[in-house]
Amino acid sequence: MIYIKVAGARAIQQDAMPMRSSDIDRVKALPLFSAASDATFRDLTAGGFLQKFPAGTTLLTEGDTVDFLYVLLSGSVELGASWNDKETTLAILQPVSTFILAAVVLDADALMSARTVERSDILMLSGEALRRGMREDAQFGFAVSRELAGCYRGIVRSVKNQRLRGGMERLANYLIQQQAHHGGGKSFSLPHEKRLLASLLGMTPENLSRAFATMSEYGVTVSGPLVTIAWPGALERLAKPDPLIDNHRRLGEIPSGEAQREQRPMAGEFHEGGQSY
Amino acid sequence: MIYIKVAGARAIQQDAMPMRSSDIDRVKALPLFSAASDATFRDLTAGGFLQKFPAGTTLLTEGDTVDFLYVLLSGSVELGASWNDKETTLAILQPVSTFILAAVVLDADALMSARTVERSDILMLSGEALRRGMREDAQFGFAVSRELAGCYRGIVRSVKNQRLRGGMERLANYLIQQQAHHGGGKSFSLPHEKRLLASLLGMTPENLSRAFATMSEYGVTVSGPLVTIAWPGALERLAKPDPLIDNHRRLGEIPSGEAQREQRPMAGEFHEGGQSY
DNA sequence: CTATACACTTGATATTCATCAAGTACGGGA
DNA sequence: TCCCGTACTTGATGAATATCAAGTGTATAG
Repeated sequence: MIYIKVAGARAIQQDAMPMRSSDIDRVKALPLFSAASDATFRDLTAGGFLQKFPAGTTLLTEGDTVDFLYVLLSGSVELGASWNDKETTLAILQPVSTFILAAVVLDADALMSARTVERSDILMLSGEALRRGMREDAQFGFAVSRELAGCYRGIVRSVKNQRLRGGMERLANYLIQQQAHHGGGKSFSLPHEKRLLASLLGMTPENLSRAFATMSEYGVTVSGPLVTIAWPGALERLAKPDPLIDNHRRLGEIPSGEAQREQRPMAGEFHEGGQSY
Repeated sequence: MIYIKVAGARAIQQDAMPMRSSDIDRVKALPLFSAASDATFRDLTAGGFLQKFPAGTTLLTEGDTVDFLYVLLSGSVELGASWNDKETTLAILQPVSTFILAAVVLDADALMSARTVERSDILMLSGEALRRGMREDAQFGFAVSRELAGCYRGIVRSVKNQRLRGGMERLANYLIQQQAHHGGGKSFSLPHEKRLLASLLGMTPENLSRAFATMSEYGVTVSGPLVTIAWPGALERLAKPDPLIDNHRRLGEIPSGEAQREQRPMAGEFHEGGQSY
């Protein structure tokens, strides 16, 4: 894995791509943007540009000032943090997701680092334009509030998961969530390398490995990235999933946008995508 | 300590007090409400009522549907969560703070329980009116977004504190934060009982007690609620405080509202209050 | 004043988790 | 094809934390 540090937004913009109309349509379809007026949306996308990044690119380091809202269109992005030579992963984003919205809204420094896990297409929208749009377009501002509220609730779930559960329980719930995410079948493939998963679950790679080994007592077998759950009941008794911590949604039921993932399901169509964790 | 479960909003409203004009002024002065138009603010406060609660009252249990935005005007409130017979404290609020804003914005169930720690005056504002105000008043909606962004960043700091630091380090940083909060002198008084503090710091009361005992090696002496820091340098070397985790502000520098606590200091006056943790 | 409740402390022990140190398996590049 | 880097595993050990079981002290109710 090669790690590339992006020097800054100026440097990025040099080889930025113009937004294709299909990309614009995907963004416009996001709950965050669908309520925006045409004028607001034009203003937002006018200063925006699309950029492709290879795997392992650091987009943003914690403490950096944030000038853009990022929208992940394809690939995946890790949000992490570090202190005193320790590191941890706070979230792994899947398309279509926005990130560092809170820092943009407050025009504040980033509290998390962002790094591509795979080759990714990322849309960058002017933070200044976003704040202007919020002040001028109440419908858009409302959508931003809902997105932020969804992000907040997502991380509250994460704190509860971390503080109330042990490592085995976190892994068990993660597996149940992934199983649902992949359609509910007995077998599925882990979406990330195990050391990244370990960091996301707040444990060391060694302990994740041992936890997987112990999982055989609950009917879980692992072969490379392939996980098979033979006795769902046993795993569920271990995991004790709780709708106030875990936000399970089956494939096809996964709306994009944090607000939509948090809100009670409504009538109307959903979009593909969804955030891991 | 006697625990009282409030049956529901209907029951509360029976012995609710009308809002005094001094209370209205305090609320209007909050960053969350100061940008609202007079019409929006009137609509918000029209359906609002003030209520006094004794210590130990459960205002809200996780999973409850949320009909009101709560504003703590005096006293203090614990936000907590539980799973599988374990409990943890996610925050302890001081006046003037709002809480469960995210659930209100999304019209979703509460993910946290709320309980008064001391006798508290709490203002309850209609969630429906709040959402209406956001959709109609872009300036107010912007203020809500900023408040939510501040809440989000606050809990991101909390996750980093929890996952990257050990118990001693968390306590050391808490003491440094409290010292700053109390004006920077050598001695100050802990604002909560130690078992509540332990829960906030994510440890058992026994381990907090031991951690305090070990702190004597770093020049910290504890006598009841009174803490004295003899060698600030030694404690600081242990704590390694980081502006990307800890949000220290001296007394008199503490603005109210999550957005203001997160944003870089601006020109202009601040208000009293502030949130623990 | 005494009794009781409860917060807090302290010690012994168990469990969980991290660290250090191998070793194995797999894949890309020469 | 072999080589080498890296992810992953497994074991041994140690540190951090939780649990259980006393104690002490203090404040309040009777």
